[in-house]
Amino acid sequence: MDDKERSDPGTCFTTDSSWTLGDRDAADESVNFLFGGSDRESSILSQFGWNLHPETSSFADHDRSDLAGNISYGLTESSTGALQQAAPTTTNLAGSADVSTPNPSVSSSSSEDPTEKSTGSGGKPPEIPSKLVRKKGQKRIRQPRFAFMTKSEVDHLEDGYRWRKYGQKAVKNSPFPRSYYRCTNSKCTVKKRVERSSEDSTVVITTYEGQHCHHTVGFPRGGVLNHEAAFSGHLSPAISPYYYPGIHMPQESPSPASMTQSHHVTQEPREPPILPDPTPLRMPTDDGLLGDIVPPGMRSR
DNA sequence: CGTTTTTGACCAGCGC
DNA sequence: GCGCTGGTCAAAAACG
Repeated sequence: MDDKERSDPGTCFTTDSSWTLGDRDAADESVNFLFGGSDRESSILSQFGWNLHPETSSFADHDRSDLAGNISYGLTESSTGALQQAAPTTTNLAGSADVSTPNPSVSSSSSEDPTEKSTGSGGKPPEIPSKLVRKKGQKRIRQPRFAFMTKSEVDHLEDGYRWRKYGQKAVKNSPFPRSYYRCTNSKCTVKKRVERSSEDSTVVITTYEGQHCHHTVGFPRGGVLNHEAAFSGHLSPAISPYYYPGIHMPQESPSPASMTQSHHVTQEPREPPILPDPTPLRMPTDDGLLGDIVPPGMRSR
């Protein structure tokens, strides 16, 4: 539908040690690929709020010269459905415009387009159905997207935000359906899609679109987390309360035990999110780095 | 009873 | 123009 995303993340697949991107015309509208794996790229991802564990993440050193667009791919490994997110950083992509939203979505205020969000408005405006609004006239404008792949047995990875599922669709060339989620915050227009890789069913592809305009809400359904406090305390506000050493600690290889201890998302935090410096990865501080890979549209102005 | 999920229908964009 | 596909809506069901 819309802008025909040939950039569908589902076309990205992986093998044990390498990633290959499917035929993808990244030149179109807003799809970019950002490979992780190298310190440099990990840093980039970190700026998006995600940690990339160097040992559990594998990326092809694919033709990076082709990188362009708005989707970045990362691979993390999680058996519990919790996403590893980097600590909030004042140098996140959103910069001053997004000081309060260290979030998994692309922190891009430049391409943030409130007007587009007629569809995304969580509370459906009774008078004018959003889809009718965009029906004729303007083309739907896609917000920058950030996708990554996670080895996980659960589809919907916990990321600290609350999501409401609003659709599910079978996708072509994939035995797995794609689920569509919207941030439950009525003012937040962030959406995300979750699907399993058709190539590797253990890999969950999560695509975020948009930018949160709020802090994390803690953990849904009984979850705690005074994220404000956590945030101010420089704990990862959007990180799962579960800490996965195998994922988070570069010096520690993911033990089979740690990778299989849990196969479902438990909403109840069992222990306080005592996190080490959630940014074991070097945090980039220069715009030059971003400017190198991340297009201006993905960054704050 | 409020919130979330499910699911069929609808719509838009694209290729042929 | 038609069919295909992806994305969204919205009513009903399920859940807590």
